[in-house]
Amino acid sequence: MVSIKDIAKQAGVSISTVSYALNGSPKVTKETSARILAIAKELNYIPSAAARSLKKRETKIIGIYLTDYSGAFYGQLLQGMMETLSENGYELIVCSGKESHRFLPERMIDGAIILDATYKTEELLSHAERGHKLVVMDRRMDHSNISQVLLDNKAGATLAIDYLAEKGHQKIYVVKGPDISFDAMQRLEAVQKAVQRYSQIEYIELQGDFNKLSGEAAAKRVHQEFSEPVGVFCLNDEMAIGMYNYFSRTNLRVGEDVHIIGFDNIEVSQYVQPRLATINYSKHKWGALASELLLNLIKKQKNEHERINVSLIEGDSVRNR
Amino acid sequence: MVSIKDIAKQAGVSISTVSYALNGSPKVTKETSARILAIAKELNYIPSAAARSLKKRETKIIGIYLTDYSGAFYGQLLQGMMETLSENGYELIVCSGKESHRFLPERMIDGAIILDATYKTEELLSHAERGHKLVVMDRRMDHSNISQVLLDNKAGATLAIDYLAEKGHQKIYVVKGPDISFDAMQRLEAVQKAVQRYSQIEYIELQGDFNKLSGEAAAKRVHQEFSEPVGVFCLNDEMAIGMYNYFSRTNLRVGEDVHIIGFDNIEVSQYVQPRLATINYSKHKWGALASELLLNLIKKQKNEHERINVSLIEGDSVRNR
DNA sequence: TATAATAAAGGAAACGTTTGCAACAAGAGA
DNA sequence: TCTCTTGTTGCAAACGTTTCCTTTATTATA
Repeated sequence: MVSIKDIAKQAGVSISTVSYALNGSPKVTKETSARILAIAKELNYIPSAAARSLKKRETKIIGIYLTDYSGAFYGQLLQGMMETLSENGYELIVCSGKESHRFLPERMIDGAIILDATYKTEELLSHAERGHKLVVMDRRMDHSNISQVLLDNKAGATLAIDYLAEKGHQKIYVVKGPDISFDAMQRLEAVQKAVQRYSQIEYIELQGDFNKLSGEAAAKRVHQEFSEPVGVFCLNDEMAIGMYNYFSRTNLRVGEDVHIIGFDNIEVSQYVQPRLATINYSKHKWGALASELLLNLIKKQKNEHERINVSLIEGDSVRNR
Repeated sequence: MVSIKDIAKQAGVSISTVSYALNGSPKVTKETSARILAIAKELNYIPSAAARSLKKRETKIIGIYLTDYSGAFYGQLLQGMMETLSENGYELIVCSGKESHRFLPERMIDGAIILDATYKTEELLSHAERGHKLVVMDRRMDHSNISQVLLDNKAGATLAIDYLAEKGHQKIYVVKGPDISFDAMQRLEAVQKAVQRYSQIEYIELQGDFNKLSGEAAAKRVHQEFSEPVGVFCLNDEMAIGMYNYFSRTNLRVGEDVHIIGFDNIEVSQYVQPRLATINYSKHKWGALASELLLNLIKKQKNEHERINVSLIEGDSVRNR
């Protein structure tokens, strides 16, 4: 492997001069610099990232921690992150695998964005304590080395309940998410508050884990207890789609017997029949903002707390009772 | 930052002994080793990935190059890769950003899986020439440092045309993919061969780039030229969904006037109405196999060529003429 | 002309590991 | 008692950079 040492020898200069030249430092004259660069190109020189990051203590890479890749959901999110980071000379890597939590402490990445409920909060805190920079998207944390950008789950959940109520639904099921999920808990809390405002509403909670299968299971419960048209708020679209799957095999019709609204507005939601009513927000913006905050944290040592707005998307999955 | 040097000082041994102990070498006695490990833990020692990889010339990380993250498509693929790699002590990172192509030459990753048509073949070849290990999923390459695992596009495209023909369609549109895509070209080639077997078939090619919008554009063409029921083979599902979007705004009905079959069996395809007929294959297996071949390449220096089987999924988007 | 200031280049340490080799002690065999 | 193993530990070089500090050469100033 050709190193700056080889270039130095070839050019008849010292390795420090080569290093300066390669980094475009004004300390070395135009001519020497040009000569060195030419030789570097000729020798097919490729810098060693390991050596550089060992010395400079930075990698210009930031990591995003996700629970799972699935769902078209993440595509836009990552796209948003990438753009912001790329513009600032950073690369984005998606961290997966059971050992990837070591990326941050072992300094393979300069910072991390967390969207992975399984990552322990204490562990994140200890990273921050050690001086690492983080942005959390899936929990609330207050630390000078941590910024956060969260969805406005409360507003979203309230919109959903209001929508069902407005359409005249008085019996409302809520399919919950996993306890470990901050978003799920926030949404649930808001739901509980919202239904209290409607004295006539009968409100029932059903188990759920944000996956399709649990949506199907919840649908089964609803089916068994069915006597009159009901409203259902699935705390995410994934489970709502699971419900569609179930009801397509029964005599109950979505939008007639069972009125469903979801949360997230994932891609499939606009293609199912009838179109799923849901709560929307810009995944792209969410990702971009998270990256921006991380860069601010790294460059300006400034931590911030931001919120992503949500809005209601109407759909024929919820009609008047 | 605490290094093995600090541990050595604290333990009163040399740094080499610490290194051996940390790596579980049998060269150091159980007692010394235990003492060293205890001190390491106490000092909160964290190894430096940069230093290690500088010395060992390996990172235990492999990279996957994707064109874009979008599409639930990639979720399963990555899942398959992760599992195989994780089991073997490797981490997977998804390489994105305009500078990520440097990951391989600068030795940030030990090998790469390529599924990115924009990556130049010559560049890949030069990597291989330098001794880097690759697996390509999106082109054909023959080199001792490159393995390949491709979809059986020919079989898939043939199945699709046969299906349309079998259902009695005599006028068949094919919505092409981008020229840069190996899969698109292989599928198209197979289509051209397949239609020759049916003398009565009138066959028309339409432009496409694998994205929804181009599917919509193609649908518009079909609409304008419409006089009798036609068959359409979209070279991927994404474009087929684009066609659905377009036709939902017209008086033409999918599965009645326009009979569509796609390729890939992405998630939405099973939710659109009517269900999209398509060509299926296991994304999980594709990813897992690619990883396996890469590991073989790294460990046993053995390059292989594999193929992923495809199958037809029937759907009401194609009915008898 | 002597001196100071400026510009260009080189020397060498440091970043944190790994690893071949040398050193040393202790016990075994002769 | 002497040499030979065997087992345990230490020394030091190397991996490829960056960067602080000198040294040397050049030009400007008094």
